[in-house]
Amino acid sequence: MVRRTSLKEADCPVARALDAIGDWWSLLIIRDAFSEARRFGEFQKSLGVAKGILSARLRNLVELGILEIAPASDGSAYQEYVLTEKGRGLFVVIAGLRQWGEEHCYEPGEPHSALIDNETRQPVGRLELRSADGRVLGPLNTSVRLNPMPPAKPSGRP
Amino acid sequence: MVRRTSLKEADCPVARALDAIGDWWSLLIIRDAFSEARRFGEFQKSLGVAKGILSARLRNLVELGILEIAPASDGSAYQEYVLTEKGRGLFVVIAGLRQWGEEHCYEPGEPHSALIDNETRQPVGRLELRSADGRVLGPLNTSVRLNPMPPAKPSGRP
DNA sequence: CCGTATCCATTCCGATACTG
DNA sequence: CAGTATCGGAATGGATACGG
Repeated sequence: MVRRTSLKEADCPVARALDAIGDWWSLLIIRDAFSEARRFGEFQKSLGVAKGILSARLRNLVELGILEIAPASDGSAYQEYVLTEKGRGLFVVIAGLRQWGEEHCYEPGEPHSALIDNETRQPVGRLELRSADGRVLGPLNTSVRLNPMPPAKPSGRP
Repeated sequence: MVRRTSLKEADCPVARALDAIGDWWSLLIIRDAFSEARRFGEFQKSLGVAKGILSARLRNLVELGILEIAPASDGSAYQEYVLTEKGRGLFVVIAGLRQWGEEHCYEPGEPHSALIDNETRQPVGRLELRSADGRVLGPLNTSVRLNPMPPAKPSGRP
C-alpha cells in the first residue's frame, strides 16, 4: 500500500478498518462480490482494473479473511473468491456508501438506480443507527463520537 | 489522486462515492470533523499526516462540498473546516466502518472502546438497513443488490 | 499557528508480454 | 481463462524549509 504509517494498530476501529479496506479497489471488489462476481475475470472485467493490481488486492483480501478461496463451482480447475462472514459484515458500509452516492454524487436531473430489494422488488429504506433504547440516531446525528479519543488530556502537569 | 481512471461518471453510486472519499485520508479527516476537529493543526496532529497531503485533501473535500470553510470562531485570522450537510451524510458510512472495525479488526482479548452515545452515555445498537415495509435487511442480508448492474445481458444472439 | 513549496524514496496504476 | 512478471509514468508519503 501507499501509506507508510500503518494504521493496523491504531487505537481506533475506523482507522483499522480503513487500513484493511480503505484503498481504492478493495471496496469495489467487495461490492462485486456481494453481487455474483466470483471469478478473477469477472472482477477484472467489471472493474477494468489492471490484472496485477487485482491479483494483489484479492490476495490481500484473502489474507485478511475477507474473501476466501473456494474450488470452482463449475468444472474449471481455477478458484473462486467468495465473501467470508467478516467480508459480509461490510454490507452496511457499502450500503451506506451507496445511499450517500445516490443522494450526493449525481446531478439534479441525472437518472440513477435506487437500492432495490431483490426479493420484494421494492426500494429499501434508509440506514438507521439505533441507540440501545431504540432511539434512531439517524444519519445527521452527531452525538455519537466516531473517533474514540476521549478528553484523555491530563489536566495536571507532569 | 492515484487512480488514473476516474470513477466520477461511473454508473454506480458506490463507485462515485469512492471516487470522492475513497482514498486513505479523506474518511479519517471526516471522522475527526465529526468530533471536534476544525483547525488545520488539529487534523494534522490527530492524523499525523504530512501537511502537504492534508492541505490537498482539505482542498479537495471543500471543492466537493463535503467540508466548507468558515471564519475562525476564536479571534484568529485563519479558517476552519466544518462539515456541510453532504459531509454529515457520511455519518452512516463511518459508523459502519467503526462497527466493522470493532468486530473484526481487534484481537480476541484486545480491549477496544464501544460506540457510545454522548448524550445518554449508553452504547448504541447496530446499524440496520430497513426495507420499505419495515423489514430489517440486516448486515448479513445479501438480497439487496449493491452493484446496480441488472442482468442487462441480452439473451438473444446478435 | 497556518499553509505552500520542494526533495526524494516508495508505491501504485496501467499496459503489455508471458506461462499454464 | 487465470495469474504472474515487468516496465514507465504518476502520485503519494514524509520531512523540511519557507513565507503569511
